[in-house]
Amino acid sequence: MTHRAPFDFFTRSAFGIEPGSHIGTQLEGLASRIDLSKGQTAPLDNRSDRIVFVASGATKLVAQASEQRQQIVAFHFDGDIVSVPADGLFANSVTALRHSELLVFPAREFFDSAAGEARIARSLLERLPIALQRCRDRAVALGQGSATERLAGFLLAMSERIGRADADHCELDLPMSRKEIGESLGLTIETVSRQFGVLRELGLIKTQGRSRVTIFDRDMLSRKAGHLHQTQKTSGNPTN
Amino acid sequence: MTHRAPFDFFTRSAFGIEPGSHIGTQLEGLASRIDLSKGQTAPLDNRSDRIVFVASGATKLVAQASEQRQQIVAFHFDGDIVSVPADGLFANSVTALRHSELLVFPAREFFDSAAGEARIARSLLERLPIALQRCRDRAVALGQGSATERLAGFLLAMSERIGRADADHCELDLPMSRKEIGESLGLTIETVSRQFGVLRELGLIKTQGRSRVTIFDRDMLSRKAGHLHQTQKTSGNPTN
DNA sequence: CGCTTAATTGAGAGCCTTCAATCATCGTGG
DNA sequence: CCACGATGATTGAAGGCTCTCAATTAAGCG
Repeated sequence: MTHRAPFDFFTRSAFGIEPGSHIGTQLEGLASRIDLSKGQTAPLDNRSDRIVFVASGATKLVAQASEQRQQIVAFHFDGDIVSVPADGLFANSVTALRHSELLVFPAREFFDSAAGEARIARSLLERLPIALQRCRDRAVALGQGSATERLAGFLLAMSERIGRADADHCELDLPMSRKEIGESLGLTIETVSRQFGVLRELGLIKTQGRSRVTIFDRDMLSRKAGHLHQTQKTSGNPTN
Repeated sequence: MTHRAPFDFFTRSAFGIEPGSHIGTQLEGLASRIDLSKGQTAPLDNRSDRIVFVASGATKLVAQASEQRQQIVAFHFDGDIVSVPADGLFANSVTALRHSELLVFPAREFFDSAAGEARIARSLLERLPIALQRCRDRAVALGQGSATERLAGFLLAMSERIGRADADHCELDLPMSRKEIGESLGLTIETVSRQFGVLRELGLIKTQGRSRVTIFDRDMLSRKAGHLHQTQKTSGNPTN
C-alpha cells in the first residue's frame, strides 16, 4: 500500500466519495496516518475526542479504570470507524491485534466537515446507531448472560464480522487471545477456556490451535447465547 | 402543553431550528406524537428502526431476550433522543417511568432528512457518540464492576442527569424502582437493596422513602464506583 | 387508618474467580 | 526438519460474591 492508499480506501469505502473531491481533501487535511504493529497502542491525545478509521488490520478499544482493571469495549476490523472519546470515567486506548493501518481525525473538526456533506453525514448517521446497538447487545450480554451465553454470543458476533461461512459450518480465525476475549466479556481466562470446553463438548464448535474455531451449529449456538429467535419474536405491532 | 408544543420543543431544543422552517415541517411530517402514562409501553413497530424524542417525562429502553429475562439498556429524560433499533438479538421497547410525551420518527427517513441539513446533522453527530459512550461506560461497569461499584456508578450518572446539586451534597429523585435499577445494572432487587445499605453505612448517601437519595460525598462515591480520577489519569500524550 | 405493593433483611446454594499446576502451541535455533 | 524454550491455554480445587428463596418491615395510596 502506498502512503496515500489508506486515505483513498477510507473515502471510497466509508463514504463512497471519490478522492480529490473538495470534501475529500478537506478530510484528508485533518487525518493523521498511523501504522501499528501487533500489540502497539495508538498514541492518541486523550484530551479530546477522536474518530479513528481502521484502514486495515484489527484493533481493540480498551477502557482502563485502574492499572489492573481494564475492559475491552469493542473490536474493530478493516473499514470500521471507531469513535474514541476523551478520557471520561475511564481512559480509552486503541491497540492493534495485528499489524494495522489507522487514520485518526479530531472528532469535532471531522464532524464539522462531515455535517456539511449530506452523503458523509448520512453514512455516519447510518453507522453510529449500529455501533450503539452493538454496544447495547454487549451490555445486555454482560448484564444478564452466563459465561457460556457470553462466549456463544461473542463467537456468533465474530463469525458475522470475520467468519468464512462454508455451507453449513463457519470457520473463524480469532485475532485475539483468550485473555482478550475474557477482557471483552468480563470473564477470566480460565472461565473462557472452560466455556470453550463446554461448547466443544456440546458439539457446537471445534477448536484447532489457538485461534481457529469452527462453528457447526449456528442456530443452536444462537440459542445457547440466549438470543431472540423467530418463534419468540414479538408479533408485529401495527401502530407507527 | 398544546398538541404541537412537543414538536416545537423538539426542533428548538434538540437542533436549535425554528418551527415552521422547511426542514422543520419536513421532520414534523415524519413524526408521530405519543402520550404515555406511567408504566405504558410505546407501540413501536419493531420491524424497522425508530428515533424517539422524549419531549417530557422519563423512559426506559428495555431489551428483552426471553419472557423472563429483560435488561434495561438506558434511561432517558426530557430532551433526550433515543435510537431504537428494530429487533435484532433482542426485542426493544420504550416504557414510561412516569407520564411522558414522545415524538417517534422512522429512523431511515429521519436520517435522510437530517443529513441534508448541516445544523441537524451536526447536532446528531454530537449526540450519538455521547450515547455510545454512555453505553460503553455501562458495559465496562457491567463487565468489571462489583455490585457496589455498579450502584455507585449508577447513582453518579443519575445525579449528573437529573440531580439537584446543592452546595456540597446532591439530591436525587429516582423515577425508577429498585427492580428497574437492578434490571439496568444486571443485579437482583435484593442485591441492589443491600448495596444501598452498604453506601448508606459508609456515609456516602442517605435515602428517604423509596425514591429520594442524597449524595453526601460525590468524590468518594466516584472512587467507590471505580472511576478514573485526576491523579491516575494518563498524563497527556502529545502526539496527534 | 388499613391494605397493597415495594423494599429490606437473612440463610443457603450456585457460578465464577482465584490460585496452582500441567499441557499445548508456536516461534526459534540448532 | 526437529528439538527446545517461552508463552498461552487448559484443567483442577477452594473460596467469595451474587442469586434464590423466604420472611419481615416500610412506604404510599385509597
